[in-house]
Amino acid sequence: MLVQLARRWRPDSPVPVSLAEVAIDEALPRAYLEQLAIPLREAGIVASTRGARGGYALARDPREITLGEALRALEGPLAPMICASEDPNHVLCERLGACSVNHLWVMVRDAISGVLDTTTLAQLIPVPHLVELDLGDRTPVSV
Amino acid sequence: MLVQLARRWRPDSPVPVSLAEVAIDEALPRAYLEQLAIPLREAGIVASTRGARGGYALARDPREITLGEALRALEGPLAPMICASEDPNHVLCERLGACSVNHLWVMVRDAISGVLDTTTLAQLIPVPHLVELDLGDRTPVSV
DNA sequence: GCATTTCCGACTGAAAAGGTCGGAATTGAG
DNA sequence: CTCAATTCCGACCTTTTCAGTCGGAAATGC
Repeated sequence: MLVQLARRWRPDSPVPVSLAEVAIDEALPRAYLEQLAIPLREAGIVASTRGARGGYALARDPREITLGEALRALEGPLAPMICASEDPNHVLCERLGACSVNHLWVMVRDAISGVLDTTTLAQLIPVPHLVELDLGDRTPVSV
Repeated sequence: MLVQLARRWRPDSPVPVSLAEVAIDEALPRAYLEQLAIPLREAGIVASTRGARGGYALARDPREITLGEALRALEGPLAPMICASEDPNHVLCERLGACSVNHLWVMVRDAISGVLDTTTLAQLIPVPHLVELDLGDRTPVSV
């Protein structure tokens, strides 16, 4: 869904896209997308316009939205194991002192967030080999 | 459990440790450890001795057992998402052609296995500040 | 022979992931 | 003003996964 929005993103006019549309493009149930959209809006990743002709659009340039940010909005703090959550308040494992494995999970977690926090939405939008921009009757331009 | 076995590991005489013992040390149910032990044995990570006074011991030097290996034995091929499994036969997502997110998961997966495959069991066993080897009445040796 | 221990398959219970439903509130267009 | 499109929201449901249990058979040292 974010990929869809990113693809349709334009720096100037933020035309909202309805979830009904995205649902068709992505072959996913609309009701499900709704559920995802809400935390994304709360996190300031997408902006919503209510009512007829409304919908969602990215709130910012896709080059400034990392996938780590999006995932955290959708699924909470990254944590490969409960005992290695990013959330500093959530240290639930009472074994911690004796547990020598925790350190490993922290390293795994950091490896994951390393990738996620350096990849932006923009990097995910597929670049066509031959760009045929919808700009009238010009001939296709190879890029 | 592997940490326990690694800690007790000796290069020469592989004294087996019963799961009952490990269960106590680790405050985990014995029946559960049994379930873990079997795939570890099949993967050649631990060796078992049946019967009275039997038990498990590491099959190899803990410096040669990576955690990636152990985890794969326990949980199957690493895969942060179904569509990014290490198992080349398991490409289940029919969207793949259209899916630009798969590539991301592959990167995440590789980041994870990077950590896991370069960390060995030996690196997890806690090193006491002051080593008091059980070698009779010598004085403690600082290391 | 007996206590100890691995071996193994089937089973269970709780939690999470993924998805559904129904309806209220908002708003552009005719 | 009304209507259709759309977000918003909370409660619900279903399937799978995870973590652990159980009961008993087969080895093996003492």
